Amino acid sequence: MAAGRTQRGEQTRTTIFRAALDLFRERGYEATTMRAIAERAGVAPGSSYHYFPSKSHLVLEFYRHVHALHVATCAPVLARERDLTARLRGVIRAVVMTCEPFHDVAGSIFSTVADPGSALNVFGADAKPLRESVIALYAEVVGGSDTRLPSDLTAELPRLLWLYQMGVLYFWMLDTSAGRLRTLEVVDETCDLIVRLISVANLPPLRRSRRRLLALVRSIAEEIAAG
Amino acid sequence: MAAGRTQRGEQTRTTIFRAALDLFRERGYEATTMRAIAERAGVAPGSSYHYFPSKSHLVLEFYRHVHALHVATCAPVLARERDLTARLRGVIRAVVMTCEPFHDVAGSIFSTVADPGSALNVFGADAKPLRESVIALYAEVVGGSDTRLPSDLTAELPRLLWLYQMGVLYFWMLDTSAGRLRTLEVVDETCDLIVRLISVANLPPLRRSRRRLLALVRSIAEEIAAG
DNA sequence: CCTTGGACCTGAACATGTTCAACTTTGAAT
DNA sequence: ATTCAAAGTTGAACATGTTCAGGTCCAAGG
Repeated sequence: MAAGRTQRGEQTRTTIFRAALDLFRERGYEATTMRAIAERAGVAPGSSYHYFPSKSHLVLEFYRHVHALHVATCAPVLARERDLTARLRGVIRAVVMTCEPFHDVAGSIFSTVADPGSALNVFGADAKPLRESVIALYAEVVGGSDTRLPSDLTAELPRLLWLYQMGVLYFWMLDTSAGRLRTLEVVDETCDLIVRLISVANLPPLRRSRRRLLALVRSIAEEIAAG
Repeated sequence: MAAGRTQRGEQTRTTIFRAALDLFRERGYEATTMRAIAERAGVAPGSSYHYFPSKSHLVLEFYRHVHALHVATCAPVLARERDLTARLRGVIRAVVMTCEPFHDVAGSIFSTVADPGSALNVFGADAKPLRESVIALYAEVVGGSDTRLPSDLTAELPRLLWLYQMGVLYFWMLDTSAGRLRTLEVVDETCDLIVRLISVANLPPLRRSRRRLLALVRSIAEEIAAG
């Protein structure tokens, strides 16, 4: 799918991606034309397509880039904290901070990634490696905490937290408050609520519901993985 | 924004919209070109733009159309049922049923409506009348039930259920299971869970969290309404 | 009947994402 | 050194959403 088997090719690929990254940041996604990317990279307009199937695939690369930053940012928190709320809050805050420089571009990126018709849909095949990687991060959040969880939660919670992260990022994208304080407020409030819900979900009035819901989540996840 | 001040203009507007509706249904959104719409409507390619600012604004009209169908479909259920779970499930099932004929188109529509950069974003100004209308439907779901709710829930629950509807529709859109059974399964499970959560949220371990969360939801909603 | 102003309509032109047939470069096998 | 196939590169061409300067239609006022 992606070329770049020669050193020269790899070089060109990188050059094109960096040009795209710069321009996305300078002007936003829509305002960046493929011709402009090509020009800045010093190649012909058609060259991008040898390395990236479409303009939006450049976005996937961008997302990979951001995810790597996110993982790096999380490391200290995950090494230090054992409390589940603190770990979760740390990781979610980190993703918001990491994305902050790209706030203006984020809209276009999200719309590409949310579009069910797009090849890059978050639930789709192209995004799978990255998705698994993010879910693994949340497995680490859960696994490294001192909270003991029932096995069905251990299995499915990371996936649900990944979903939660998507929700937070969507809110953050639309957030126009000064210093994006609204988002931080929402993060603090919801992280707390989630952990509280996890405990309550073990009590009689909810335990049955929890089991049923997680079984459903599991079977859906398996279906996606299979198809 | 929308012309159509003459009878003749109104006629043309309708013709164009119906042509678009047909073509969207036949070929999907992306595959429908503005030229094809114009051709089927028997007008020039530029004519659409006299009535609809863009191709995606045709989608807003489409969404209005679907919402009207949805409201009509809900009426019997809301007249009959008093149980909150039954009312909620009825309305959510209705929206899924109403949208079913447009399943193939739904993806493009959703991506337009979810795009924060789009003028048509669900949280944005252009979509406000429709949004309020949907929220009002959920106020009816809650208000007409025999369940007594704390005042903060009465105020904010409709908005949250609107959000829930969006989530269900997103799932439905990606659902490729036979007869869309997966979606119905998810709907039944989550409607039940929501109502259960509402009761549990009144008990000591969660009451405080509920109040804080709803206060946050409220202040955010006010901010959106103001800006 | 003529004039006038605004709504309505047209279709050529533009910008942009994408394709592709043809061309060049590269590096290893002969 | 020569060959050759694969990788890399090019830029003209295409389809499509959108714009806009110019034209047509029609009802009301003179």
